[in-house]
Amino acid sequence: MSTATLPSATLPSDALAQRLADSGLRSTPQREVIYDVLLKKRDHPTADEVFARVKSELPTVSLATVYNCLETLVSCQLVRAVNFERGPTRYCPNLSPHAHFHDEQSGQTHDIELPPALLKKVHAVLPRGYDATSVEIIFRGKATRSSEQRAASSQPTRS
Amino acid sequence: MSTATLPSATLPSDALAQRLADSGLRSTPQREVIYDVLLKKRDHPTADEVFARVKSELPTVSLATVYNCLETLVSCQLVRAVNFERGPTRYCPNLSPHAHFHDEQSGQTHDIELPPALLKKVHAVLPRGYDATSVEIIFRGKATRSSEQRAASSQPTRS
DNA sequence: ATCATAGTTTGGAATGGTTCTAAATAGCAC
DNA sequence: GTGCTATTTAGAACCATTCCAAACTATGAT
Repeated sequence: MSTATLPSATLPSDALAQRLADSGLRSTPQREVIYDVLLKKRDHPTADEVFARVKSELPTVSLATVYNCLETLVSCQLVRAVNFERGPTRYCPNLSPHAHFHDEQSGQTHDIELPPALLKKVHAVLPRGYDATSVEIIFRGKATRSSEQRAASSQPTRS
Repeated sequence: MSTATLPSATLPSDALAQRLADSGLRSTPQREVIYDVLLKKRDHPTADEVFARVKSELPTVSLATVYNCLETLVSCQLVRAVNFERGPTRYCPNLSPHAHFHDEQSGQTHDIELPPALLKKVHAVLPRGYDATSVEIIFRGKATRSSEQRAASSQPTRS
């Protein structure tokens, strides 16, 4: 029903409901809110951070549910899980091929767009016999101008 | 002193003693055995696996020591720590720039040599303001011919 | 050699992120 | 509505890792 056959991949909730349905899963308030939270602030939050953000909307949500839902979203291909070193897993709703830059000063994570051509070259280093389904590229270092400054251009002193 | 000014970077124990000394650290039996264990079987073992291998030589070693020593080796730049997803950290004495291929069938990890030219291209995707000190490239997929077959039929493991 | 001192190792306790479990709840098909 | 299955929940369990305080070891000064 509703928007019918439109390829409405841009409407968060619909996209979610769609993808869930495709996997034979239900759309639930928890899943929707968690996905919205990821879309709203794309700062690669941890499960704990998502938990905190979701609680204001869904006060009785449990941490287990947050883990469950995030895992569900990952398995539906709506969200990517990223791991840095030993730190907690972070979640990111950016689906286009991208690398991650981990700023060691601020702890922040930035998406770095990856041109298809480069991706292809990267894959090309694999010898025969290696069949990769995915690549993860993680930079570590410092961002001399953080993405906030970049975006807002007038940030007061970072802690 | 002793072997004097020879750049004997190829002799495991000496290289170790040297690097440790450079950092003002002592060469200990535990550190030597642990480093040897990493050099002997380059299958990216976890701390637990290293622990098991070291025990046969140094039966009273403790797991904490294994963690300590591995961390020491990493900080001396003799060993690289690699993380896959949420799994335990794995250790690798291959210092040349390389990516990792994580075989999801066997759970094995293979080193993939990275040509400097590619590395440069990868770094080049970083916008101004991003200053990376390291890149980690991790492939995931299946290796149709395992590294054993590969190694048995060609290259010995040592660089 | 002897002692002091700093570097190391050790076992066990503690931590932190994540997963598991069993029971409660909610949504859909009939 | 009734029954069935998916989902959520709270809390326990888990596992890799780190922390801690005590025992040990090497080295340098005497």
